[in-house]
Amino acid sequence: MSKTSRNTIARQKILELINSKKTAISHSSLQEELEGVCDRVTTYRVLERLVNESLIHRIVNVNGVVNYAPCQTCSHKEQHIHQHIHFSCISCGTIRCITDHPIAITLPENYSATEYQLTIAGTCPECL
Amino acid sequence: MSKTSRNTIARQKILELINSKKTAISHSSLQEELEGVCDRVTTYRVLERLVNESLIHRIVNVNGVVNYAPCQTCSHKEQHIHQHIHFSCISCGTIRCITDHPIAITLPENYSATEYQLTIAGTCPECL
DNA sequence: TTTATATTTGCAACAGAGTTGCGTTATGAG
DNA sequence: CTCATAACGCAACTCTGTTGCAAATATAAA
Repeated sequence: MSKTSRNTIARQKILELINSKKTAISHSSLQEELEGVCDRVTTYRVLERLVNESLIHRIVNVNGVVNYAPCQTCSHKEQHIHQHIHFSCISCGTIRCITDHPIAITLPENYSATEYQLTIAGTCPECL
Repeated sequence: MSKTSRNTIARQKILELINSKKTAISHSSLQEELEGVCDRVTTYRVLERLVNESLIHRIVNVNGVVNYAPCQTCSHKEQHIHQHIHFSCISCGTIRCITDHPIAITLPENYSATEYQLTIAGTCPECL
């Protein structure tokens, strides 16, 4: 039996903020926008919880910076594997999920995949 | 005109070490194996140089940790885009380039790609 | 509504990765 | 061999993320 997740103010605001964005957001940007709602450590812990509950997902950018985006297309019950592309614009800095585009990736024999990080950097349509 | 790159002892040893590995290696592991050859800052700077010269490439793991691997299949002259999968084994910790396997990724209209980070975590054949 | 308890929080301190400035060393072109 | 400058070592710093612990609080049960 897993422990119950409590609906605290910090949790509400953080989830609200992430869901209100069209693009992914980093911990530090999030912290700025929270403006004293909670400590930065709390933000880290809330983000961890939300990821575990499959309400948001982590995106590791090409430079290694972690960003967070809401889960839209994925089922929140089962495996929860994010097999879609993340596009990181080097001009405007935004990171966007490309969920409506097909990708075909197959691994060689006897490789078993549990997590995908498919990030592509370049220039987005707005900046081209 | 670009400035000339000098063939220093640190550079030699670092490139040698990376080329001798079948799997990617992190800065810290590299530093351990160098055993006093050079300062850790120098290692960072040499790695940056080698990446710019397209002799090695950076792999960002699913957890955000940066690793380095030799460039094999890519031409060292032109664009130097690494459009291949990196597999990170959650059991033995090794990171390997899957260069001999086809992948099909297309972006939507008006997206221009300059850098790929396609990392998949899971269990490798040796650990399965 | 009140109480009990386990979750969550804030704070302080820490750990690891990576960067910068600067004075010194040493590579390699002439 | 000489010399300009690339590369180095060291110290100090920034940024991201983590941990331990006591205090606060959300939620389920009384």
